[in-house]
Amino acid sequence: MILENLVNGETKLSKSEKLIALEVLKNPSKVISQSISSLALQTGVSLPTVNRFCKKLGFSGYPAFKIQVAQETTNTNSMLLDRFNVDKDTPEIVKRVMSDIQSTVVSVGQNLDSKSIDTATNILATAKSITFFGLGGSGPVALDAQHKFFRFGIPVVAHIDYINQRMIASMMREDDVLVLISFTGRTAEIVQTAKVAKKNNVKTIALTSKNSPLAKLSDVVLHIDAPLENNLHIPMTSRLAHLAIIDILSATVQARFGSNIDVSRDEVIKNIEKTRV
Amino acid sequence: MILENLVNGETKLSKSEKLIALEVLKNPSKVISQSISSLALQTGVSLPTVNRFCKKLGFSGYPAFKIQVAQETTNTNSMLLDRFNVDKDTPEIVKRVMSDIQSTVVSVGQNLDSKSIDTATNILATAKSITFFGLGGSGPVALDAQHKFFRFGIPVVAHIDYINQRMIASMMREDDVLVLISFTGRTAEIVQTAKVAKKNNVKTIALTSKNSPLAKLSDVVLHIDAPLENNLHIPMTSRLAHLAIIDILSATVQARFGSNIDVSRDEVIKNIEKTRV
DNA sequence: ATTATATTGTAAATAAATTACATAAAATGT
DNA sequence: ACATTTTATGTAATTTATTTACAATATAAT
Repeated sequence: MILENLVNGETKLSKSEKLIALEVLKNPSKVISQSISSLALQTGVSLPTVNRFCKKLGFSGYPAFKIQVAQETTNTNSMLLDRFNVDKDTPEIVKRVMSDIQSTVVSVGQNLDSKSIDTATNILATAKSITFFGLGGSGPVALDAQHKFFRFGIPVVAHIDYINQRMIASMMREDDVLVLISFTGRTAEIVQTAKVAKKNNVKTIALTSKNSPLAKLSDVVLHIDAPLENNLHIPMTSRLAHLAIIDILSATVQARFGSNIDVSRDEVIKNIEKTRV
Repeated sequence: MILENLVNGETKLSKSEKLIALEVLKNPSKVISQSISSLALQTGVSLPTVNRFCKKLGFSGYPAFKIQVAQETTNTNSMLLDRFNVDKDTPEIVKRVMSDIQSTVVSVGQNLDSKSIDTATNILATAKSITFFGLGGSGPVALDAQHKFFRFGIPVVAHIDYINQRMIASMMREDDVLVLISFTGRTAEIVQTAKVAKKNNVKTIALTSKNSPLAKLSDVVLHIDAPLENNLHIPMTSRLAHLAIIDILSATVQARFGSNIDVSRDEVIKNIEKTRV
């Protein structure tokens, strides 16, 4: 199941190889009628890179890869087949946005470093308290995270205001965990806050871009770089990528805790249910 | 359905061509990994004969023929995702979450009613002011929406607090637009607020589930139902679906405005840039 | 800053597919 | 039955596609 593999990032791929994977997932039905040179051209990588990509995935070469894709692209099954196939009269813009979202999600799967996820999960699962910081567009992400981590029974807060963030950061201790969310990782305020946290030996996890000032200040960095550049609206899709990471983290933390949080989670759910019409 | 065609003899074939057809039907799965010369040799006919055979059947050449055979020769071992295999292993969880997110996004693309999107876009593009309401998990979604619609130069606010929501709703007028976000559409507070808005003839757009009380009270409903039931963590993915819709709406509204918002948008971006490290 | 390692690309070689042309076989008309 | 046309098939040349070998570049580690 090669397409599944590519979506989940089971095989570790290099930068250009990820571009190829993205292109293949975008329209597998097109790839199967394309020559290796045509695909290379369209992807913007060299011809042998595509060939190596195929071999890395365990095929004898490009034609064999194509055959496999063809077999998985049979009209019947395959939610993967027409992933961009929206309604016929749906405007182009909607399609384009959907396509951008799609490739963002795929690229998150491709680029996420499972070691970092593992480390982050450990830190979060053993935390006395968890705090999420985000400014501007990352504010909603922080709040979403708060909402998701609520059920674990650990004190969780999100702050989206700079002044509050600095105050809180200066009061945090070694067994507190701070998650900093910033796409660029270069917003002056959040970097400043990270420095304060570092001084207090607070464990910090950053959802930001690689090699940014914020990344360098943080204990664990969860970054999502590569093919986002292709997208028309980076700020939108980057937020989505961060949300996906939050989703993943909350799932891994839940797994680490085992089933014993289910009780408190159900408790929360019941409380919410009460206010239903 | 080329194999069927060959079995039924729909296309009239010459002697050597019948030999080829026989060979293909004998073991199609072998053919798909064979070169044209190899197949010719095995069949006992010349190479161009095979090529002509493919063209007669309506293909551009041998490779195209092979692809078609491959698609009809899908391995029976179906691509069922063992999503019920609850493993504590991190990569497994990541894969599962990615899968869920992926299918959510796909289902949004498939279920979105383009007419509703169109109506919603018109309403939003001609609004004097836009307000987003969301409670609980939908709060971050509302804030995200505020952030995205900010650039259009129209007054935009998000409220995630019930008291504020009711106050604001009671003060809104006919040319104001209210966007209500709630997955279930059954949260008592948001339904109550929708009633207040309706009394004031406020135009309302709902991001909620079909046929819910909230949906019935709203002018336009953008719903995302279908295959979410399969997901392990509905609340997570539903939020993502709503965010995707927000993304789409902001893109369609931008398109409606044309390029004239780019100025104010750039203004905003410049202001943000100032605070970079 | 330097070395080692990995990644990617350029160009040559190999393999595959197609086309052009020639020959042979069958079909049709005289 | 023979000549002629039509159709089918094969050989060889051409074109196209794929792979391999090697060099350059970029990345990471020391």
